[in-house]
Amino acid sequence: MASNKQETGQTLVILTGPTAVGKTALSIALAKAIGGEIVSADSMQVYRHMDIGSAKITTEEMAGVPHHLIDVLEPTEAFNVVIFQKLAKEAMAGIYERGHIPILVGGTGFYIQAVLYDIDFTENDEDTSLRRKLEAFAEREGVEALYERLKAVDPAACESIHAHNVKRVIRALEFYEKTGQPISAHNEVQRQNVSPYRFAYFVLNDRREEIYSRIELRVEQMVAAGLVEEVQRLKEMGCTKDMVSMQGLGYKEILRYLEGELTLEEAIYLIKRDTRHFAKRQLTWFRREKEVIWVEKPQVDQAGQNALDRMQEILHEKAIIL
RNA sequence: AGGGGCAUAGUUCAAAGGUAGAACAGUGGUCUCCAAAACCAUCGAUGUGGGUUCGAUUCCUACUGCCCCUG
Repeated sequence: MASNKQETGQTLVILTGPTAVGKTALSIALAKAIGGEIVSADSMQVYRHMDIGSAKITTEEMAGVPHHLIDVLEPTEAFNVVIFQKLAKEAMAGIYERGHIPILVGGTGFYIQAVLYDIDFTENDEDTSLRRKLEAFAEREGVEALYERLKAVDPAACESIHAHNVKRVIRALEFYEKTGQPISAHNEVQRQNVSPYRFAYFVLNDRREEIYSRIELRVEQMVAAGLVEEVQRLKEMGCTKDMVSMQGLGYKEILRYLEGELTLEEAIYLIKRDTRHFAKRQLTWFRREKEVIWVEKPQVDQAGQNALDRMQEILHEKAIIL
């Protein structure tokens, strides 16, 4: 709470919330109201040629508001938090130079956290060969054996990582091998980070059933708008299921449909289901974030005050806008 | 209308004369380089009324509902 009031630091506005809650529309209104530029915090909208499935904002919808980190990578390229953090910081530097306020808009809480608290990822290089080796080990010897290795070097990490969560066990092991330090100690330090920004972290929310029905509707609309054709084109471009871009909701399922593994009906069911699960996980993440300001759509409507007014009031209080 | 069948969790299915399992959904959670990913936990059911029995959700029976066949 205290860090919210700090007078130093650059300004940063964050607008997030579960998928399909209506972030995009609100972000444009907010940007116009406060003279902001939008930095997308979305792991799929960075990719070119992935418009329908990622619910990417169109040029018309942008209504002249500058957007960053949209359409900057090819679907064949990898993307992750570290790249995101780097690109976001670069984009923000430019926005400050122009005297504008950056508005981080998107649903990937982890990415937002990386920028907001300036998490340190620098200990690692780009070399993933060790990860490959550990994956092979897990394949060969089993996940329990892999977990035993972590127990030996970083028992503290084992307390928070379940043995079945192979990805994270591997990452912890990789961190230890590369730095000689347990990742649990590193994370403990990073957790203490105070944000260098003077910020407001808005989470737009709605009634759960409302979010879910909007998700179902949106999936139907995506299919009607040509999602299958979009994925078909990506497939022809050489995209395969192991690529980061093809792990996106809507993409992995339609890819399976095109491979003949699923009927279209099954694929659509899975997209809806997995998107609901995703929205739920997003909400769990935001609940855990400490300095979040919830903007509840039903409450805002009841009070007869729209979300935009409420947000601007708070931005004044925090001296982010004058 | 007559004949037959089925009624078990939100859904699809198990099981059993001694108090019901699973998958999926739902809900809660973890997360500091694959995060639209990966992982963990958890709520929840024998249609209604009689009868047989020490004991029924299981057997018998009536009702109700659904399905199939005949007309």
